This record gives sequence, structure tokens and C-alpha cells, in this order.
Amino acid sequence: METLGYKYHDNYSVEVPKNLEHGGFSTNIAMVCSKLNKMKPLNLAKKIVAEMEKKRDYKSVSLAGAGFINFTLSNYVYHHMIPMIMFNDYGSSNYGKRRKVILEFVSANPTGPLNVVSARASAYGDSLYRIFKYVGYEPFREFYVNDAGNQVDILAESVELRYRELHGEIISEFPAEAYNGDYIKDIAAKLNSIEGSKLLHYSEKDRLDRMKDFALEEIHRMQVFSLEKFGVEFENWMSEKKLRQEGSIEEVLSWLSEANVTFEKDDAIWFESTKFGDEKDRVLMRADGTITYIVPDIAYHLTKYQRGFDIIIDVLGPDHHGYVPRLKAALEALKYDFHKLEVVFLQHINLFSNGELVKMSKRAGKIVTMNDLIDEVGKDATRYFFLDRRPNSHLNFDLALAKKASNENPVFYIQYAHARICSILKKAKKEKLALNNFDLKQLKRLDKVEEIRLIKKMLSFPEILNQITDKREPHRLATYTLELAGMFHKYYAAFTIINPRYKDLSRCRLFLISAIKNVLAISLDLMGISAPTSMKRKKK
RNA sequence: GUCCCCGUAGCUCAGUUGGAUAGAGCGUUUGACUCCGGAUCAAAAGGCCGUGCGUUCGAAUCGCGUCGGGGACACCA
Repeated sequence: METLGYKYHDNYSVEVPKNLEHGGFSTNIAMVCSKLNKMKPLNLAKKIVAEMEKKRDYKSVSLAGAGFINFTLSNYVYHHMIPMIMFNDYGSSNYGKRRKVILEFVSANPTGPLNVVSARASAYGDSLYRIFKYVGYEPFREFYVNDAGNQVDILAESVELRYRELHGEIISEFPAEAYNGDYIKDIAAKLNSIEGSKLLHYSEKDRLDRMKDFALEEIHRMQVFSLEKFGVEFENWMSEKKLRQEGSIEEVLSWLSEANVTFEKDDAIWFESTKFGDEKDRVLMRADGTITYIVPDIAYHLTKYQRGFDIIIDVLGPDHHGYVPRLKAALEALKYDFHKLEVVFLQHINLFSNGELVKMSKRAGKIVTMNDLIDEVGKDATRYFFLDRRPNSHLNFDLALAKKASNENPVFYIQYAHARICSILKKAKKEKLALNNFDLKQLKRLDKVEEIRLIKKMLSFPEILNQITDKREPHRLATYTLELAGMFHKYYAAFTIINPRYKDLSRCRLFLISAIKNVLAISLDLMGISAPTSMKRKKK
């Protein structure tokens, strides 16, 4: 536009038509800028097309419709982008403008080991974290621990029963509300090996406190262990107990009452959340003076604001969706920008065993733990299994099937592409086809449609990453990587990479597949999956 | 009763800021290196995108209804 001396503004768009086969772009620039130059769109488009045709950057330029310009770039434009794709931080950017993002996920109750649902949340949250970080956000992973309140009291009592059992007491009836998994026995036994019968002489309160603290510590350790095995870390574990000790409860209560949104009824203190669109009002403090879970939850979310996060994302199970309105109501009442809080719901996992639905129950101790899953299916396959699905898709999960299917998990297809390239590059080294001092002009030999398509696919990578952060949908990376791996496998089968008779061509192709290897490695890393340089041959 | 999610190939799932012939993996059938890794590739079969109406030049994608499946509606968290 500038060389033609026309005025223009930036609100035109360049689009890649859905029909990728013919590759190419389409732009409405002439239509957007016609008024500015007092010309008819079609006439302006003609001038632009004429100018574009003079440049060798464009392979073909054509007019369409009322002034759309379709054009295709010359191959060499693509060729010259390959070196960029080979940078080991290819795709990273400043897209996020260093905005601070807090991702809260898993946040499982500290009353038992992590289960398959936590594995899904881990795969989702951690990959999203990695991608956020890669494109220039400042993300932060947090696990909220509900280590106070009713359920941890029950936890303590459950341990107590098992402990007393160890000392000869016969527990005729194990209460239905108690936690009944084997891990409770393990915790009791471990505590017993440290303390012996000493605790029996404590006062009940002291004994239960000791049980509680010990159990919480043990379970925390179990959870950290599983997460580490899965490659997931948290920057912070936020303790509810600590929040309570710091006086946050009293603060929240007094702020809400200052905001005139609380009232008393039946000796309890209520929050008038219906004022802010909630279905009904919520109890904050019961008649006996204890607090309901909502208060520390509000306090916790306030810290997310106070800590200066620009984007606040909660990853929750679908059973919490009714909980969001009351939380947002409280934020609104306290004059916080409740729009900043986003909630992603990960849908349930229906657990099957040999085709039959299994109900999981932590209380009854009937759960498939995250540990079992990783041990039996493997970290990489498990992560991919959960990652290639949309967050709000329901999914059926059969452990027996998952084990069997782990050999058929698409993740191996991707990893194999990576390993295969590594193997080819190794062979190239033996053939003395080194890529140092490689003359970029040689790249003109990459003139096959498949080669240009591969380059285009890799050039779309940065945009895919940006979209993932916009939509909070890391599964798109799983899909993308699978497609890229597929394109490589097909290319490999159709063309010979190393051919000693055509050394220059071989070098060009090695150059290309090195770029592919790089993108695969980056993608796998962003998904928390390893990129092996070699793989064991599968038995037929 | 109110609210949330889902319904796409035999199975598991992609594809939704509306665009041309709806895709992949697994499974089924048939083929492929004396040569860079056969965990690969080529090809075939398999679809009223649950269903009806609407908006639109154009709908898997948007709206309303309907059917089917899952879930939530606590002074548990």
C-alpha cells in the first residue's frame, strides 16, 4: 500500500481459506480501505494486484468477487523460515505480555490418595501452565488444601478407630461416614510404629489432633508423590487451616457485614447472595459458631486478587458448578471484579470395569488411584489420554482397556516420529551429511507440495499456542502434534531422505526434518510428555 | 421442578469467532521396502453430525423446541 501511495488502516484481515490443499491467502484489504482512498474496491484491488505481481514474493495473485485478493506465496518465502523453526524456543513469544495467571487445579481433599479425576485435572492444568509460560504469561500453579473443617475431623476419627484396633479393640461396626480405605490402616500402623500405645493416654482432643496432623502430613506426601510421578509441581499449596489461623475468616465476615449483605436467622449468620443472582441465601456461620466452607473459600479467592493476578482460573469438577454463583456473589458484594474469575469445568470420568459402571467412593475406599493408573498405563500415555480430549467432554474410562490400549495410544505414534527423525539424523552423521555450513540457497530443492505443506503446518504452530491460551484448551496441542507427526510419517514413506547420490537434496531434507523434530520435541515437552530418541521395537 | 455438560464412522474422540467433498486413532478388509526404524505407509469399507423448526446466499457450528445419556441443586467441602 505504501509503495502505491495509498492510505490504509490496519483493520483489514488476511485469512487462510479453509481449503488448505491449494494453500494461499485471502484478504479484504481493498474493500476495507476503498473509502479512505475514495476509490471503488475493485479498482483499488486491481492496482494492488498489479503491484503484487511485480514482486517475486508472490507465486500467484488473483482477484475474486467484489474485491477479495487471493494470493499464494513463493516457495522460497517458506524456505527461508525454516531456520526460525529450528530455534529451540520456536513458538515462544511475548503474547501474554507478562500477565499474571493463577491456575488452581486438582485441589483434592486431603482425605485420601489422588484418583483418576485428579489425573485428568493434572494433565489439563499443568499443560495449560506450560503453554501459558511459553507464550509470555506469568502463570502460577496452586493447590488449595481443605485441611480444616468437618471432613478432616472425620479423617482423624477414622485413623483413631484403626489405631485402637491395633491395640486390641474390636470395632464391631465401622461408621458409614468414616474413611474406610486401606491407606487409613497404613497411616494408623505407621503412627503406631512411631508412638506405640502412648497416644491412648492422651486426652481425646490431643490424641485426635495428633492423628489429624499426622494423617494430613502422610496424605499430603502421598499426593505429592503421585503428582511428581506425573511430572506436575505446584508453586504453592494453600492451606485452609493457615488461612483460618491468619484471621481471614473474621475479616471476610466483617467485610460482608459492613457491605450490608448479611443477616441473622435461626441463630445463624447468612449471606444474602440472592441479591447478586444466587438461587438462595447461604449460611456463613452456624448456630454453634462454626463456619461453613464458603467463608474460607471467599477468603482464599480474595487472596488471588490481593496477590495481583490478572487472570484467575479455577479448574473444577462439574459438581461444583452450583458453587460458582455464590462465590461470585461474594466477590461482587465486596466490590471485586468478579469477571476476572474464570471457572473451567472438567467433566466427570465414568469408570468402567469390564464394561460395567463402577461408582467411586472415597469413604468406602473404592477408588482407582492416580498412582495405579500411572504405574499400569505409564506417564506419557496417561497424560496424552487425558489431554487429547476437550475439557468439557465426558469420558468413559476402563482401566483394563486403558492398559490394553496403551500400546495403541496415539502418543506412541508421535514419539515414534520423533525417534525416527533422531535415528535418521544419526545415520546422516555417519554418511557425513553434516548440516553445518549449510547453504540456505540450496533449499530451493524442497519443491514438493508435501514439503511446503509441512513447513506451513509448522508455521501455524505459534498461532496454535496462542489460541490454546485464549481458549484454555490445551487439547488442541495434542491434535496438532498428532497431525504433524502423521504428515511426517507420510512424507518419510513417500520420499527418501538420505540418498548418497544426491547429497545436496539429502541435506535439504535433513534440514527440514530437523525442524520437524524440533517442533515435535517442543510440543511433547509442553504436554509434559517425553520425547525419546529411540524406542523399543514393538513385538508383533 | 431449576441449572450445567454431552450426543459426529462399529468403538474412543477431533472439527464450533458459520464457508467449498465432515476428519483421526482403534477395529474390519486388501496391499507395500534385500534400501534412511513396519510402533510406519498405500488403499477399501464404514456418516440424514440424535431429532424438528428457525436465522442465513451458506449450519456439525448460531437460536428455540424435543428425545436420549451424565451431573448439580446442604447449616458436606
